[in-house]
Amino acid sequence: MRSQESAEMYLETILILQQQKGQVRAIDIAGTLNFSKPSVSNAMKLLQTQGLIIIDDGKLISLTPTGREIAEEIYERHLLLSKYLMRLGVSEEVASQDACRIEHVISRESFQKIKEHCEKHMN
Amino acid sequence: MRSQESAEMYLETILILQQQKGQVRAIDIAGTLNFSKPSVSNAMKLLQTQGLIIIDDGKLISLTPTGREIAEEIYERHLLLSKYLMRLGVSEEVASQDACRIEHVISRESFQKIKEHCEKHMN
DNA sequence: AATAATAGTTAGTCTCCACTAACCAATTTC
DNA sequence: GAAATTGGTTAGTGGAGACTAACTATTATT
Repeated sequence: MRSQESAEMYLETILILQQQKGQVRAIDIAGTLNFSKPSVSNAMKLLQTQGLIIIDDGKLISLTPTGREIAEEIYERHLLLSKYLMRLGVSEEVASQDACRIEHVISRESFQKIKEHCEKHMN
Repeated sequence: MRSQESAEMYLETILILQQQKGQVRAIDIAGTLNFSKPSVSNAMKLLQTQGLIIIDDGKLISLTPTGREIAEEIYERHLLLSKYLMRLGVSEEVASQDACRIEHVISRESFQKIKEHCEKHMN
């Protein structure tokens, strides 16, 4: 039951917004990702039925434990990958962009090895 | 006119098959990528109209200069990324798999920096 | 209270890119 | 030379995942 790339992106965005603003609604996600309201609305419906988020009566969105787990894994990848690229001399903007794409497709094994490499050589 | 990920994969596969067997036909591509014949047939039609491949009378497929350029860029990424991951301790299979995915989404800038890093530290 | 603005949903569309079923054409094989 | 195999194409389908247009519901403004 591997979660899709787009689901991962939504979950990660929810996590970041939650940290930044305390609460999250669909419109914030749309703004952040530059998606239309209906796109987000549909995605949220799906994530809810998958048990990855909860939408309360006031339409505030929060992560379930499972959803949070996925979001945090992806976010950790994002942070480490972009930091790694930046240390190689990649500009912040491009590093972040690339991290955004790579974080969804890299295997656990490869990420783990890159992480270990960073811990050994980049502190 | 950025070429799609799937186009890149086809072009790369054609390049590899060309090197391995000298000639390439649609059925070989289908076998390599585990796609159905019609999928490949459609893709080839498209690549041809985009001027990236040529299909001769005997249905042999070859890359145009533009197509070859793209194929080689992607293949270079594949080789370097998988080599890099393997040197970090990732298994050959996973490294190749991950390279396959990352090669299509990484920016030129980031790839260049990784390449420089490898040249400096991994020989 | 009437109106405007904000947030969300519904319904329908579009593109990408794979698929199956069925057919065609050219070789091989018996 | 009939039949089978091999390779390719045509036509139609399906899922992901974005979009617009138009609607609803709630809150703020005057």
